[in-house]
Amino acid sequence: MMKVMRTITIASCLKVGYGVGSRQRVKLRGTPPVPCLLHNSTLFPSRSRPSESIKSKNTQLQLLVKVTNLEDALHVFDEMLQLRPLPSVVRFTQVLSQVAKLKHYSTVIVLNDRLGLSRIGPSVYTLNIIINCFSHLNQMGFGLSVLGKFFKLGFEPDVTTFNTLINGFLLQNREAEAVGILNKMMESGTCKPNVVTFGTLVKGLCMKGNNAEAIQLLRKMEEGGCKPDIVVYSTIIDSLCKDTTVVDAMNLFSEMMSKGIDPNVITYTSLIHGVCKLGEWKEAARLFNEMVSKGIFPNLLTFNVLVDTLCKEGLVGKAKGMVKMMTERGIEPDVVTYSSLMDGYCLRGEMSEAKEVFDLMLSKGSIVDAYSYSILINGYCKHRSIDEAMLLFKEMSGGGLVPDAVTYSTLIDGFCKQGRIRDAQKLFSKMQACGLLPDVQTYAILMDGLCKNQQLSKAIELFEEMKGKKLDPNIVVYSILIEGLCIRGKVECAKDLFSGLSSKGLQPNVKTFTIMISGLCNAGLIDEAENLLIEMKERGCSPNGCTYNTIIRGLFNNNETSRAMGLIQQMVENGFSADASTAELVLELLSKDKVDPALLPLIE
DNA sequence: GTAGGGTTAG
Repeated sequence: MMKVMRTITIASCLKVGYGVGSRQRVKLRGTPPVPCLLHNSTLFPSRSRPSESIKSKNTQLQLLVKVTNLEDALHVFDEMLQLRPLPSVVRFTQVLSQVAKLKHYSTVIVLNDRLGLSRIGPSVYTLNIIINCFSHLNQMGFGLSVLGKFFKLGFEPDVTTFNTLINGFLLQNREAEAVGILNKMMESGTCKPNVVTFGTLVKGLCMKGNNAEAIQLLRKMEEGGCKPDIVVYSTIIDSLCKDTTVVDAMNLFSEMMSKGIDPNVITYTSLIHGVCKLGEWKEAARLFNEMVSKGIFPNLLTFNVLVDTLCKEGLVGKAKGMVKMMTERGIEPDVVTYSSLMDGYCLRGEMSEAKEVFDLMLSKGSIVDAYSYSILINGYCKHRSIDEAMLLFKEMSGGGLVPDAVTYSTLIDGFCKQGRIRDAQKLFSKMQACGLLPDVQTYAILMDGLCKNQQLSKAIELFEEMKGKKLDPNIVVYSILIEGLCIRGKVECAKDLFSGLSSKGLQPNVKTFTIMISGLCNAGLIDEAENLLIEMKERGCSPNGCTYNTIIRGLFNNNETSRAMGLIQQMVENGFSADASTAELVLELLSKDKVDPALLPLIE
């Protein structure tokens, strides 16, 4: 029923293919009940306030201060509802907007229902905000039903209404419906798409990794007479940077400036992030200086990018220096800054330092969130303190923070790596009992644990289960299965799965190739392993240190000493070196006079 | 007073 209603509603809103009479066909739906996440006492205050206080508040409300937290917003809302005469819908909409900006979407819906009870009629602005909230709550059906209210009140949905709906569909991966609205807008004479409409669609394409299509849309809007702005350009520049095609991003950046569009702090932050990820620190510094020389000053997010990249490079000391610098410039580190720092320590295994940062966050007030807990939990999992991690997990749940699929996946991986498969499986069930859907990565983690703990058949069961749930197994999942098959000695099955990858639209990556090469070596299929090494290069996938070490050990283990020595040479030429286990093997063979001592300098 | 762009975890 929704589908029929949707078609009629959007088309009729835009006066495409339907006459005015079609309005009568729109069925009205009430706003659905939304679970109230708040204490009733906050929403429905029982205490009455003295009129003097109300008067003073009324003066304050004329200037409506920007609320920065939910509690303040609700308080202001309650005060407003008690005023006589009631403030205008504009004032209430301001509060709804601020609550929406704090991402408390279901609260906005609840507050809007209360407005309805207070006989304050919504405006187009209010209704647009409500559609936006339903979009973010994954409730597009209800979002569309708001269109019915427009008709009932005699309002016309405007370009913002449609842009909001387009954004909602894109957020739910319903690209076709988003494009459908765009097409209807283009056909209509009443509500033409604007730069925001295109900007929204560009973002949708970028989110899907379709940078080429995003650029095509950029060109189309130019042709169609809608000038792209800084947001459209920055969206694509950022997406290119994330795709590590920073050169393309820089070209677009130049193009944008040549068209007279000035970059801002967001554009520069994306570019700096892009070059930092490639380890191009000099270029990052150049961009940083360039922006400052243009009078564009780095903000919290710019610094967070720098702090995070330094941490990921293992340079926590430098990251701390950066935090000092930002503080001196009057920019207070936030939960993201500290979380990055904490992760930096975790990556180095410096868990007590990580915990110190965590405690510092706690001491600064309530800025610890589920994300920061997950980072610390991951640190403990990776450093063999799964029990410590579980304590934190219980602590966060007890503190009202909701673990998500990432938190669960982290812990499941922690248990798997300890060989505690039963505990991992229990968590896998528990997360589903809590209403969380395991994603592709959760499945991959548990499948990997099962494969490495002699439970290949259970891993295959999970593989089937995820396909049944319409989760598309990615290359990581296939690599895990291929490895699992190899571990079980089923190298022929592994080969079949490997060769069938491209028909599934998947490209093996360096890990997949290395796994397959390892499997072939262990099965004594040395020629095939060497051929695969050649093939991967031909297919544009460069072997890394792990690939070389794997095949070299395989060759030695199959008594192909001279071929192994040749590959050691090649590995070193390519800038990689023997790892501990290869070196150990070479030394062992050396002691048995099975290899040439001339190899020694190469394995050091 | 409403819609599109940049930061942290598996």
